[in-house]
Amino acid sequence: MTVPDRYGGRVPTLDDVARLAGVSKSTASRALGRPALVAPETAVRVREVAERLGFVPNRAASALARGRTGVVAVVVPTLENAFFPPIVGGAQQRAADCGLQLTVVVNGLETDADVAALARLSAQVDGFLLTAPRGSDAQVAASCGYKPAVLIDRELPGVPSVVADTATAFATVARHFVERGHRHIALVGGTDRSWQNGRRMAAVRAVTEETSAVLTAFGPLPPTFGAGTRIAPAVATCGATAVIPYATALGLGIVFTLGARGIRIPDDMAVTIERPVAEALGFSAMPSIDVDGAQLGGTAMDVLRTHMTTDRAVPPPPPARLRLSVPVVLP
Amino acid sequence: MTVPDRYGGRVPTLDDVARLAGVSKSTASRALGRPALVAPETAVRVREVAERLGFVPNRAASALARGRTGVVAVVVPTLENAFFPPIVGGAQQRAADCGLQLTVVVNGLETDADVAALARLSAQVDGFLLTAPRGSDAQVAASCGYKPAVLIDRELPGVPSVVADTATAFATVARHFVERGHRHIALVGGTDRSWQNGRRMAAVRAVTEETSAVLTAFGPLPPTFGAGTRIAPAVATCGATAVIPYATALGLGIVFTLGARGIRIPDDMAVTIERPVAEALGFSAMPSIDVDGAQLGGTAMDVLRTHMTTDRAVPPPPPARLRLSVPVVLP
DNA sequence: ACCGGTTGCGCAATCGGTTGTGCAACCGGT
DNA sequence: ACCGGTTGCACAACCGATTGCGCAACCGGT
Repeated sequence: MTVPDRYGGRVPTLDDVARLAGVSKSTASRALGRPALVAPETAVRVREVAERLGFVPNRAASALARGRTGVVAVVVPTLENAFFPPIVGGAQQRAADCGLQLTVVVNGLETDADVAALARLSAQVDGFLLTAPRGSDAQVAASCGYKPAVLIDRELPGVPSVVADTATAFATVARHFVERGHRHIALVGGTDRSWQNGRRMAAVRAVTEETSAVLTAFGPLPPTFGAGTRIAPAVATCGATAVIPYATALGLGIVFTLGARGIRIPDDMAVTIERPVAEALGFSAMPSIDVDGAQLGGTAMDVLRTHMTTDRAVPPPPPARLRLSVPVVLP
Repeated sequence: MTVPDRYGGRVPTLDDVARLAGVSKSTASRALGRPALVAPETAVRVREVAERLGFVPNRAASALARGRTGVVAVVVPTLENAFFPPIVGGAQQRAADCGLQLTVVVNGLETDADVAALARLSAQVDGFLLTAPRGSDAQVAASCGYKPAVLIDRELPGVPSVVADTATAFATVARHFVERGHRHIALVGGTDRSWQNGRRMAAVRAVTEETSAVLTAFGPLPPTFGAGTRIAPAVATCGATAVIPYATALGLGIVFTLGARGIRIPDDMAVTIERPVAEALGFSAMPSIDVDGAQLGGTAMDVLRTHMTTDRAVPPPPPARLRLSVPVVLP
């Protein structure tokens, strides 16, 4: 627990560092921030003093002077859905590595109040990570206008985005089911205000239509165990022999309830579920998918940084539209 | 999408507000921050102008001038455990209501590097919410020394804290099991670096000793479904007729695996689990507990605010030690 | 009309870094 | 020895909001 030396009991400022190093404040600032602008030996001297004093630049002062806050906001529609926390974690990790602070905002961008809240926030941050915003295109676009923004799990023309390609993964699973002889597939979806939900639906539908299989869609349902237990009877009796649930807890509820009703998995009903759970269940014959939320958040943060740091002299880079492939494990 | 008027294309500053309201900058500042200090009609005039311009005070400038950042950090050991995200959500909610920004930091305060990282951060925030820190008392105490801090799910002399009283809830469940005739109880615990884990263990042990029942403790285990499936066989064969798992996903893994082995719940093995899941499972004969993470986070934020706002002239209030009771539903 | 006390407001300093501008020293080449 | 060009650094002006201090106007009471 080595508390760094304190200079006069106060927390040391750049002035203190400069005085002890025998240089001016401006030189000290450059030595720490842009060492190329000072003599090498001056740089090391200043840095040594700063280190010894335990100098930490005051973020507020720095933000005021440079016009940048060093804070980025990650906006999630909710934290109750287990899908989002890993995204926050991944973003936080990467932000910390870059010396950025991350502020978490729970906001679905659905109401005008939501949009207004984000507008107010925009003056206080350098950029946004908008995770699965649920509002209209116009609402989302408006929120991307103030500061650099990267969409996660949603795409919009002209806005950089990073999405987990669960649609393709779902399609792969659906195709696998069809190839194994399943002629009727059930898809259990979430809120239709989710862009990904529609995409996944369309991807699976494309497969079933192409193969003349039957698709029964359930939803919208919350991503909970309870929702799974409630929808399971309908899934069991709809005639489908394979089911694709959109969320892990939901799938678990379905699996559990089907099992309790004596429906054997995967013999009577094939199911797909998140990889770690599939392994734990011991259903080796189960296709599983593996979304890496932390990677999603981290990658989005990377993209945001390139958009934050490009100076406005050069034309901005074309907005990146990344689609992270989602591994599918087929038995 | 009403983007507020912009004054000269720039984002409006207090100067702009003051000029348009026909007052000085200082009066404008007071009108917005401490209306009691100006004439009532001046206050409304300034506020109207500010509203019309869409003025949002620059946080960095404000922070620099007042020496407070308006940012509080909520520190969690991980976001992978579903227990923590609701705490963050609850804290964020309350923080937003108070005009505070919340920054999320993933840090278990276990290593000296962890402690150092928090020390560096301490200059940039007004306070800390330390959630279930896993380090030693000394490490945690050190981290509470810089800025007002509130512990969540951990207690330490002299430091305010808010804990969910799961220990008592667990004891109540254990007592219920004993009263129902169970003479051998299994407790499945998590990491022993968790203060709560030890408390729960002790509480349950007190009940079994008092009633001369047998207690078998398993762990430490991660709070995952997979861990539940792995430990379930051992639980089934240890002789216990009732099991208390410390985490929802873990309990679900146990329940699932026991069921798959033909062990009837709760006839062959009684289990307790989080309320919503118990309901979904339809096990009405199952005792269930109900931890409200959002309330935990919100309450901690309230406590932190009282410690942040008390001026240092008066002696600080004795540190609050709140224990939020955890509802137990017995069949 | 005078006076102590209150009220409302403006002036200017301040918080702690950042950065444009300009000065001085020093370089090698003639 | 002189000179254009570089290099290294200091000075001081910011960024935008907060706040101590002081001035002026105005109050009712004598």
